[in-house]
Amino acid sequence: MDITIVFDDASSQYSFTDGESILTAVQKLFPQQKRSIVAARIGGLLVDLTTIPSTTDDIQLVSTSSGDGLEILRHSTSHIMAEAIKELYPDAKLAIGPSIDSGFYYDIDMSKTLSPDDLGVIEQKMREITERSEHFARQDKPIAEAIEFFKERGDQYKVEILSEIPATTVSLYTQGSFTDLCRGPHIPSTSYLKHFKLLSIAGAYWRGDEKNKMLQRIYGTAFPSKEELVGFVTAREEAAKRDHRKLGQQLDLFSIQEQAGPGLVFWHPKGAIVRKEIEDFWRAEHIKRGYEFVYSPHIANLELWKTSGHWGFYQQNMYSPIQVDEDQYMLKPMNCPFHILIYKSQVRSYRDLPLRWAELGTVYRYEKSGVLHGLLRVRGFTQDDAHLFVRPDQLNDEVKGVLDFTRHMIETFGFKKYNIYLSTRPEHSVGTDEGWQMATEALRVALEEMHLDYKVDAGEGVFYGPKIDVKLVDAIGREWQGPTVQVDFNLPERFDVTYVGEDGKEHRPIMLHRVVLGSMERFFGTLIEQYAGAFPLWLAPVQVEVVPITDVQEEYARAITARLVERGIRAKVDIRREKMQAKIRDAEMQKVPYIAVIGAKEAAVDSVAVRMRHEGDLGVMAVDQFIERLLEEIKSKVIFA
RNA sequence: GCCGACGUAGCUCAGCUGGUAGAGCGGUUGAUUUGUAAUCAACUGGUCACCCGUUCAAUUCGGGUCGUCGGCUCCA
Repeated sequence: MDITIVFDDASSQYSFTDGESILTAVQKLFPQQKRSIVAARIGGLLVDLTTIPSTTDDIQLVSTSSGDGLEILRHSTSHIMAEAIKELYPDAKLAIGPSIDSGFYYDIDMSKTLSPDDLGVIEQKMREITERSEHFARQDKPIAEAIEFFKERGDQYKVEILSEIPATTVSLYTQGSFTDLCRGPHIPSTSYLKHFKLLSIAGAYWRGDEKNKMLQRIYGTAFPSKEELVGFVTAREEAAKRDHRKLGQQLDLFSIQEQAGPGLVFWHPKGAIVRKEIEDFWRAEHIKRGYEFVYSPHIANLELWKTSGHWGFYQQNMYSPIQVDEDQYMLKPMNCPFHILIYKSQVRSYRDLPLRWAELGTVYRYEKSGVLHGLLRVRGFTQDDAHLFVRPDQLNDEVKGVLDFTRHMIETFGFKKYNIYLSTRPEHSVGTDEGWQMATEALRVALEEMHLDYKVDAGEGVFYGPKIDVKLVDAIGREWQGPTVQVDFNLPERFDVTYVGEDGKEHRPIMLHRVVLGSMERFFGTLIEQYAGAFPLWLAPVQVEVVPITDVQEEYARAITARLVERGIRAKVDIRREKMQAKIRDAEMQKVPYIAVIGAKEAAVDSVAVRMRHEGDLGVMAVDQFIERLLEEIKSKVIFA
C-alpha cells in the first residue's frame, strides 16, 4: 500500500507491507531524526507511530519541535514518572498527569510524604526506565473492562474518572509493568526520553475542589535537547531576578512588615514617587476622557453592605465588623456603594448621563493567608476605581470607551504580555437571566467591535454582573488580573437608582464598574517585573545621579543638581568620599537612568559627562542641552525595553 | 484555609552529630583626591521569628504559634 508521508514540508512515498507500522517507515526514511519523530497525524488525528495504517490517507509526522510533539513527549514523561513512582512506592494511587505549558505534572495519593530529596530518587528511577527502552503499547478496552481493571488494582481515582466518561471504549497505555488510562498518543519507547527534570512538589486538591482530599503533585518538564532543558532552567533563574519582591527590596521601593500584618503594603519614598507619577498620569487621562473625581470614606455602616449585597455574597472576604456605639461598621472591600450614594444625593436627569466618577479608593479584603503574594495579592489596596452611570443606549459606547482607555494605559506603560477574558455568570449571583444575558452580550459586542482577541472565562463573573478582565503576566508567566470592566444592572436595582427620562418618568441606569490599572499595588508589582526595576525615565525614582569625581567639584555638582531639580527633574548628588567607579556602580545597580559625571574639565565649561543606563558613556554635554534631552524624554514617556 | 519547605546582624549567607554565634556587603570614623561597575583600615551590628517542652546545657532536638516561599483553592 503506497502512502504519502509528509515531514517538515517534504513528502515522500512509502510502500507499506501488511502489518507494517508507521514507526518502521520512519526508521527507514528518517534514520537520523527518528528519536525526534514521536507521533503521526492521519486525517487531522494524532496517532501513535506504532499504528498500522488502514487507509491511504497522507501521514504527517509529528516531531518534538512542534507544539503537539513536545506535548506528547512531556505527557509520556509524566507516564514514565508515574511508573517510577509505582515501582518505588507501590501503594501510590495515581490521579491525573497532564502536560502543561511549562512541562507536566502528576497528582498522586500515597502514604509517604515526599520531600525534595525524593525527586532525585524518582529521577534516577526514571533514568533507569528510559534505559530499559520499554515500549508504549496501546490497548482499546470496553469501558466496563477498564473499570474492572483499575478497580482490581485499587486505583480509585481512575475508576472515578472512568465512571464519568460517556464513551463505550477507552484506551489504555502500557509501558513496562505500568498501565495508565490515557487518550494518547505517546512516544514509541521510553528510550525516546533523554532530557527531563523534576521541578517541585506541591499539594493539589483532587479535581481542584477544596472539599476533596489533598494529593501530592510533582511538577516536571522535558525537552527534545539538553540545550533547551538548560535554557529553560536558566530562564527561570533569570526570571527570578525580576521578581518584584526581590527588586522591591534591592531598590528600596516597598516593604511588607510582619509587625504590621501580612498583606499590608508600605510604600517607601522611591516606590511612592513612582506611584505618584502613575497617579498624576492617571488623573490627567481621566480628565481628558470626561471623568470627574470623588472621594469616599473607608468605613460604612453594615446596613449599607446588606443593601448592596456584599454582606450576603462577599462576607468571607470582608474584615470583621467594628462596633461603634449601637451600630456595626465595615471596612470597605469595594467603593461602589459609596458612589451610588453620591448619585442618589439628588435627582438625576437623562441629560446628566453618562456620569463617570473616579476615585483612587483604598479597600480592604480579607484574603486567605496562603494566597498573599508580594504586591500582587494583598489585603489592603488602592483600586483606580470608577463607576459610570449610563443609559441603556449609552452602554455600548461607554464600554468601548473604557476598553480604549485601558488599552491606552497598558500601552503607555509598555505591557506586551496580557490576555483578555470575558467572564460570565457565576454560580452565586443576583439578578435575572435576561439581565445577565443582555449585559454579557453588551460586553461581547464591545470586544468584537474593538477587534480585541479574548477568551471566555465561564462562570467567572462577579455576583452582580459579567466582566471583561485584562490579565497581566508576571516574570514567570503567571497571570494577574489587572484592568476590568463590569456591567452591573443589579446594584442600581438594589439601591433603587433612577434618572428622569425625556418622558418625565423614572428609569433605571446601568452601572459600569471599572479599573484601568487594577490596583496601585498589583499594577506596580507587575510594572517592576515588566521593567526588571529599570523604569523608563518618566517613572524612575531617581532620574539623574550627579557624580563629582573629587570633592573639588562638590560645589559645582550641587549647583548642577539644584538646576536639574528646579526644572522638575529628580536628581541626586553623590558626595560620599568614594571613588567615582564605586558611585557609578551603585547608581547602575539602583538602575538610575542617567549618571552625570563631573570632573575638572566639565566644571570648567558648564557641562556634564553623561552616562546612560545600559548604554554607557555618551560623552560630554552642555548642561542646558542635557536638561532639554531629559525633559523631552520625560515628556514623551519613552520606553526602553 | 489546605499540602510541603523555610525563618541566623539592615542585606546576602556560613555555623557537622546540643556547650549562649561568624563572613562579605551596609553603617560610623580616619586616611586616600581619584575619569566611567567596588580604595584601604579600624570600629559598629544579633533575646539565632515567637512561645512551651526535653536536657546540667537548645540557634541546634520535640511540640505549638506567627511569618515567608512553591503549589492548590480563592481573587484586583
